[in-house]
Amino acid sequence: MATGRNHRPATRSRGIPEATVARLPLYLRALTALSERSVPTVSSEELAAAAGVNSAKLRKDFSYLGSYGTRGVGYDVEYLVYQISRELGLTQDWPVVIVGIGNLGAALANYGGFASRGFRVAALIDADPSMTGKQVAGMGVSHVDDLEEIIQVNGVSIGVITTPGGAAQQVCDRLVAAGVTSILNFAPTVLTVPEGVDVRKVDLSIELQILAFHEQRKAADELAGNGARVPTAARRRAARADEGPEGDIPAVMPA
Amino acid sequence: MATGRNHRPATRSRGIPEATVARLPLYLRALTALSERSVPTVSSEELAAAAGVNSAKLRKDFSYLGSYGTRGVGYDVEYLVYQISRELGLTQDWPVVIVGIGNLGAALANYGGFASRGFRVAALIDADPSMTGKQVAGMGVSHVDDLEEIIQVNGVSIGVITTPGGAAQQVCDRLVAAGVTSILNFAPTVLTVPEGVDVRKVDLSIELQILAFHEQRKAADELAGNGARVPTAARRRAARADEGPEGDIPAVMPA
DNA sequence: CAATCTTTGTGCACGCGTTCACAAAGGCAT
DNA sequence: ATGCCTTTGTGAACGCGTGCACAAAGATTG
Ligand SMILES: NC(=O)c1ccc[n+]([C@@H]2O[C@H](COP(=O)([O-])OP(=O)(O)OC[C@H]3O[C@@H](n4cnc5c(N)ncnc54)[C@H](O)[C@@H]3O)[C@@H](O)[C@H]2O)c1
Ligand SMILES: NC(=O)c1ccc[n+]([C@@H]2O[C@H](COP(=O)([O-])OP(=O)(O)OC[C@H]3O[C@@H](n4cnc5c(N)ncnc54)[C@H](O)[C@@H]3O)[C@@H](O)[C@H]2O)c1
Repeated sequence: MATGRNHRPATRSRGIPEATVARLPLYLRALTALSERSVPTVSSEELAAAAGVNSAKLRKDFSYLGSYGTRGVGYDVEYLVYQISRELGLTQDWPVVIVGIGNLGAALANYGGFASRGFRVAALIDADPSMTGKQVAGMGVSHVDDLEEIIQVNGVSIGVITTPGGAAQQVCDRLVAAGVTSILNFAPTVLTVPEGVDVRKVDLSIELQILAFHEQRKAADELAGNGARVPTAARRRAARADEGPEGDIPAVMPA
Repeated sequence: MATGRNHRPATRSRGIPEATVARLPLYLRALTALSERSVPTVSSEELAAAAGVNSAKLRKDFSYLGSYGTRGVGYDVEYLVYQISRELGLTQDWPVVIVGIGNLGAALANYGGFASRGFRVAALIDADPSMTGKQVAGMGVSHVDDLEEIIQVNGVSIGVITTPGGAAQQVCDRLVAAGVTSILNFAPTVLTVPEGVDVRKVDLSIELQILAFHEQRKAADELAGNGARVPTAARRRAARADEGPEGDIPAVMPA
């Protein structure tokens, strides 16, 4: 997903399917909420509803971790929180660095959701000399010249890239050379990394374009006569479009 | 996706597989770069490399759009840019609203990548009265009381939610009631929406947890004796962990 | 015009992920 | 202790997505 799905060639890691791994954080979030309300046990049906998934899927997912449920009762919330946390590696502390402290990088630095799951921002790094030493989210910004040393000293294995697209590959190379083996990339760039390094990408622009595709299809459906299922603010916009995007004949031919 | 994948029950929209739709923006980005360099044609092999995918996959993806290539030559870049843009609905203008102008919402408002693909920020909306009227990214912040009117007047069909998790469902409900039919959700909340409304989610925390899982697995592999494939800054951290996470016997039993 | 070379478009097989449906397991009431 | 009721854990079937491999198509060269 972001989704980002472009990494390891689906090597089942210790038998846990990639799709399951991607859902574990979802379950963990729902379970944490239950735990805070002191709910002792939960059935697969309830938990699945809270996480927004099918209950059979949830049970199968948990079956990869082992048999942690009790038939007729459900799952012990606290125990499951612990098991999933352990499986995801959240029982240990993960120092991360953020490279590129602009709009997005600063927002991420201010984000509380980091620390709440064992991710600690070890450093904020930027190439702009005028940024060096500035305080962002209560932390001084380091210069990119010190990148390697910061990685080494803090034992950082996860890097977040929020530089402009043009600098992303270069920053990525330096991170990897310094020892980072997992990268979360927000820049609109396809990163090339050596084997053994994981990259996940988050691309807002892609998400919007996917939404636009479905939006257009819905608008076309409405025009085609299928009654609207939902009141739509954009209906007038769709009606205004004279040439539907459903045209069978391309409007332009290749040069 | 961020790969959010939790929406429509895989209803093939006009015969184009969901996985293909998710890749079209990737191709479009690569093609746009080629177009700016005035490259006239490109082979599936070259384009696939630029987009970071398998060339057979790319050709199959394009085959869903029609036969736009020329055997022995490749694809006409300009023509393909147009066809994919049309398919994704980017030939029209999509007004969007951002609700929740905090750290992240402000960063998104400042993001140039919006406008470059036909997405226009129609309004910034926040519940905090002290935000109302303030300038963010050269645009005045509107109060959430005016949400419905803004949606109606601008014909907005896409909404971006960057409020705290607790407010997300409520904001979502108002957006949908006002006519929004596509939502991009950054809050760590499972949104419930009526049929016909698309939701995609971007969750930084989930992405990091997935990376942590693989990171832990890599560390465990190294300890198990498989020689390190990549120099790793976190190696000393892994070595420091006395009790490996590979333990067969759970350390804690349910209460 | 014919031979050759390049590259597309796709048939096919395989594997992963999802979902149904149900037997087995365990709690609980009587 | 026995029977009932709830819920798990999983076998099996199915559908989607991926990638190989190749025939067909068209450009290009002589
Ligand atoms: N702002 C958003 O909402 C948003 C959304 C999605 C994606 N993105 C992407 O995220 C990235 C950052 O966006 P932004 O709006 O924060 O941009 P920005 O220009 O505000 O910030 C970029 C920062 O990176 C720093 N930088 C540049 N080159 C560097 C290098 N080689 N090493 C270290 N730091 C370097 C710059 O000094 C700057 O501070 C861009 O690639 C953008 O496309 C942004
Ligand atoms: N900051 C990040 O980098 C980041 C990363 C990932 C996810 N998130 C998520 O994005 C959301 C926003 O994060 P943030 O750091 O920008 O938080 P923030 O507190 O800085 O901003 C939230 C904004 O939403 C506004 N708001 C609250 N209730 C509202 C309502 N009912 N209607 C309209 N506006 C309302 C607040 O006034 C505030 O301005 C959170 O859910 C967070 O978990 C943030």
